[in-house]
Amino acid sequence: MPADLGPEKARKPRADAERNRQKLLNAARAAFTAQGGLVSMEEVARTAGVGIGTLYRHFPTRDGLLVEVYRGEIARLCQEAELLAATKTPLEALRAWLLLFVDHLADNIVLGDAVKATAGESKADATAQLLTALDILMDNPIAVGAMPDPGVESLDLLRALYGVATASPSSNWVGAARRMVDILIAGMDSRETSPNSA
Amino acid sequence: MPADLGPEKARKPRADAERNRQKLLNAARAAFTAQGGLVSMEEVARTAGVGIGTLYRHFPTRDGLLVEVYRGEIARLCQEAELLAATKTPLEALRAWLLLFVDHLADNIVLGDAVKATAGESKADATAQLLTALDILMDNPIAVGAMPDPGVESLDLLRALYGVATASPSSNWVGAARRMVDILIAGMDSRETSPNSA
DNA sequence: TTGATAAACGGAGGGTCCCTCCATATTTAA
DNA sequence: TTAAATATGGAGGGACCCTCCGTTTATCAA
Repeated sequence: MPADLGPEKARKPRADAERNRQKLLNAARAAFTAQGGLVSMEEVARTAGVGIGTLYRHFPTRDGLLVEVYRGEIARLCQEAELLAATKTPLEALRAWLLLFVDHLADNIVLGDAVKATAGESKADATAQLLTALDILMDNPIAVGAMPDPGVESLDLLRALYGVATASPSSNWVGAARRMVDILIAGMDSRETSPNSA
Repeated sequence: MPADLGPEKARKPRADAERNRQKLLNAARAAFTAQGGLVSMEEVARTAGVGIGTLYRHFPTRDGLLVEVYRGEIARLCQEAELLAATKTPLEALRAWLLLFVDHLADNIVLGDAVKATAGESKADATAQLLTALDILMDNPIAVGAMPDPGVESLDLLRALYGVATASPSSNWVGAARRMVDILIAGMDSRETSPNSA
């Protein structure tokens, strides 16, 4: 009697279901990162090689599918944060990760745009995960005295970079975003008290 | 054959056409600022009290209408920039205008989101206008030596603020955006050379 | 191996929205 | 007042969203 919540006579989940779910996720990731929120569900289903009905059973809402793809990307970023926190000095880790975040945006602009338009709770979960990872990176330099408390929420740093990244895909925004990382770090590092923080 | 460009026998534009155009713009502004890009064209036409065909003659594409509303808002911001440049010291004018920009975002989040998803050339025009106004505000403090050249494009400042503003409508982002203005100003004001600007 | 049955599949179809087209109505100019 | 130019509005073709349900397939018990 292995389980207390025991689905006493639970069947094993069907293999084809899980297979199709993966095919759908892969097709969706490709489509969303390439075209953003514009892709039709029909096209995702066709690319995945399943019927539209199958798509909707696995992901009842369009946003659900979008967020699921998004969560995968976030998980990757969180792992990278842990790695950096373990291998670099606090301030360097923060800066390195912000630069990584810029690179990540470069691969996922349209996906991010599409996700931003959704309002699901799973999205909030994923974002919270990201925030937790970043908080560690920000708290460390403050704790060891490498940086004063800047008075902004950590997530706002990401939002600032996100804004730089998304506003104009045509120009060389990656360079601008990298310089912005340094401006932010320098601005946070500055000990001058500014009027708004009063 | 009097004129090459000559509208020798041009009729006076019809009064009802201009009237309907205004009604459409007003209805569109109200709808877009309230609901963003989700509004249906049918609803805009209905609110304006005209037929759907009339809407499409005046604004052949959905984006055209969106951008037209956007241009009105931009024009207002540009006027404010001129006023500030004329009445404040350079660095103060820059800071004050950035704070104004944050307020502007507070009133137009969804509109901005919708506009960002478009790619028209009129949108580029309007954005260029805004950029010109901001460039003056940024060049002034540099010219008088109140601030070193920060090495970022002026528009990137707006993008950074935009990112902070749009990412999470529920929390108190206005405060965060205002603090971000000071971080940016402090960061640009810092004379330390950072690795990425090399 | 072979049924029985729970679970998954796929696509037809109802509803909404986008935009075009053109017969009708209104405005301007003679 | 009348003719020509211009504007109006809504029916309708096409795309897409999502639901529903008859058919197919995988699992499990005998």
